[in-house]
Amino acid sequence: MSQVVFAPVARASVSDDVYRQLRDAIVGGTVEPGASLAGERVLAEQFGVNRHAVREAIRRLEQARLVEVSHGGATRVLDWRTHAGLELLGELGASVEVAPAEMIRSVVEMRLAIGVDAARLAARRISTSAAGSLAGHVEVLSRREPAPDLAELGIAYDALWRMIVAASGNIAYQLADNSLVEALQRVPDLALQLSEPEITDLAAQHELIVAITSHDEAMAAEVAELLLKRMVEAAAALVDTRN
Amino acid sequence: MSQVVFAPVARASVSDDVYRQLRDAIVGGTVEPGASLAGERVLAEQFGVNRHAVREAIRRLEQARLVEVSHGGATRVLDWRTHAGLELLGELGASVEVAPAEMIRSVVEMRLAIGVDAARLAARRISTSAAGSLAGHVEVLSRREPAPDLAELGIAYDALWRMIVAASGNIAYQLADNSLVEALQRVPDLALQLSEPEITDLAAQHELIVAITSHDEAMAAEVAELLLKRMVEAAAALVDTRN
DNA sequence: CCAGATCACTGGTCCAACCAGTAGACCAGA
DNA sequence: TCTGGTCTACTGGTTGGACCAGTGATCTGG
Repeated sequence: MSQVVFAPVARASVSDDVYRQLRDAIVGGTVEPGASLAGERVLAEQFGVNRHAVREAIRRLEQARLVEVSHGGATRVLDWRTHAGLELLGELGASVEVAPAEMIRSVVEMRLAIGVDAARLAARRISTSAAGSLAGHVEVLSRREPAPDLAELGIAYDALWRMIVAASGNIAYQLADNSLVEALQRVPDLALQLSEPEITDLAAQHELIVAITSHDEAMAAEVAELLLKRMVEAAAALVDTRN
Repeated sequence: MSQVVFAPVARASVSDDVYRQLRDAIVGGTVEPGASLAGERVLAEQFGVNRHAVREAIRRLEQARLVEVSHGGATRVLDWRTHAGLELLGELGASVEVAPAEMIRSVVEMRLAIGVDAARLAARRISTSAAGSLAGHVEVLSRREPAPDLAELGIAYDALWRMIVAASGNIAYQLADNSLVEALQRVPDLALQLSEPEITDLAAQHELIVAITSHDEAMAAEVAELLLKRMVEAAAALVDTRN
């Protein structure tokens, strides 16, 4: 009993629900890009909620670049493929349209591309203080008794990459990494399974840290690629088996 | 007179204004991550607006992962460096904290990393129909009389990359590209200036298209890197001169 | 045929009230 | 002493209804 993990009770507000339904309709293609959304008053009636709740939902859609609102005119649906930001990735899982396996592959491919360059840049730009805290990272983990389980290792591994990306001095990488990590966390089981090889390879992680702290750009990039490539291949295999 | 380009009149709504002020305070570090925002009623009074306007602004902040709202509890400020998505990049310019030059460098570095891989993937995965429309791209441009000006070339160049990224079959790249392009468009002059070398190099663009349509992954990646690297170097030089 | 007023729509803002969840203070009973 | 309940003063969530402010189609007079 004490081992059972309870999930937080999902408590969606009315405007959350409205947001999700509209988002799914847009991302799922039920409403075409360029089409006009019904008026707020009409939507409010259809959803059976107050107009204010609809407005809050539409504000979120606007922020996510899924719709374009114009005072006096209609609210038009945008083409999310050419307008939405990377954050939408995490929300894509709910509404189909893109197969889960392909979404995972996209994420890990991008993780590879960014990770390799971030590792190289980190090796080039890391400050001595940041290098110090990075150096202490794997040490702690590898000396732990009893040996940490996979979930714990996964968390530590994420933290490692967060440090590397932060050390790269590239704010775009950092923000993109946030979106990617979050997208992967939407499918925790699959993500953990696919990433097991790299998560448990503490030796490679150690090598990576050494390369970065010793400002060896080429080595950092090489080890990073070696590490991240595995998940890309695993995801590619996953896509193939499902086709 | 007919040459003068007028900018659209900025027409910020009340909740837009509230959003911007709160966002700038958070991104600018005026309010610390983990701190609580004042209550909606208090904020409404401080801003001199209705509570609904504040709520709509907070919804957008929540969507952008800048705050975390909990019913009954306080609205807490998140650390945008570890929570916000790539879309924030475009909004970062307004509030300082990150130097413009470094932001540009971040963007073009990421553009390079993603572009090279997207080109390679496009060469691997492009469909014959997509290859056809891609092939017709530069042709049109290089035969134009009179020669198109820089702005036009820039638009065509963006379109080219959009096609390539779409052809890569990687939805994450596509969404990330949206955010990057938008971020660059916030500083149109600087972006156009820095990207002039690659925009005007129609020969390289042609090579890239040929490589992709003929499924030559290595060549596609090579030409893409050659093309995109220039802007990274220009941006790096810009950062240096400003330090 | 066309400029210009009209008007029915759209979203934007406000007020005021009440519902719902939280968290700390407080007060039993074990 | 500690546990659990209850009370209470907050927090955000939701509602209704009114009115302001742009937009765009339509109608109208020249």
